[in-house]
Amino acid sequence: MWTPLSRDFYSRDSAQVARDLLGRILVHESSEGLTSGIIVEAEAYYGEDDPASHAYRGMTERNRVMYGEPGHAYVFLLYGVNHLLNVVTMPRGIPGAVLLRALQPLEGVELMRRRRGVSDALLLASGPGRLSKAMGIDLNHNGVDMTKPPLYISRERILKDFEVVVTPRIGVRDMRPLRFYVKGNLYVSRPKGGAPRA
DNA sequence: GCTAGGATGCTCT
DNA sequence: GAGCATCCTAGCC
Repeated sequence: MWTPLSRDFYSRDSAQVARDLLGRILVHESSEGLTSGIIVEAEAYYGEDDPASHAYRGMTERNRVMYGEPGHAYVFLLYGVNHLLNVVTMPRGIPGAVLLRALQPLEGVELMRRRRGVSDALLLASGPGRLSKAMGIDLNHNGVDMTKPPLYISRERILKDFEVVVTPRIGVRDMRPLRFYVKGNLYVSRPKGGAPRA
């Protein structure tokens, strides 16, 4: 059993939170069963000074949870196919979020395999869409409070003494170094020392 | 092993 | 009506 991170943790700069989430555990206690995984990759997003952010053009119906209480989940659909899971960051009222990009599966691995339809553990959650599907996250989770069960990130850090690699974010035309991942971890979503892509 | 391209639906212009 | 914070399959080395 893990202890959820408090709201204060999320009420900080996105890049700090993203880096600080590495090595902690994302937990989802669903009706189907419990799944969890170690966070090995995350990206930081900001607001109106960040062209890659959904909040770049101000508040809309879709992105309004980014302006709300930190520590809540921001889930949205990409390409009509994939759900992406973010955690809202920054002090309340200032838009910001951290996109969870990859997990190393920990508990409920069989349930993840069933939800994903693949058996290779390296492919279960190595990518934001895959992660959401393996964890059973969908649009119903948009706006839920992640400082308590059933969906939360642990205060405990399971990975210790790892190196953090910083790169530009993936799939966006913005070269700022806002992507963070665990060096050498096989479950990171892209090669250069990470998991296979397909 | 690798790469290219299609799927698919909602938001904002 | 375009453009995505992506994933998977087929087809080719």
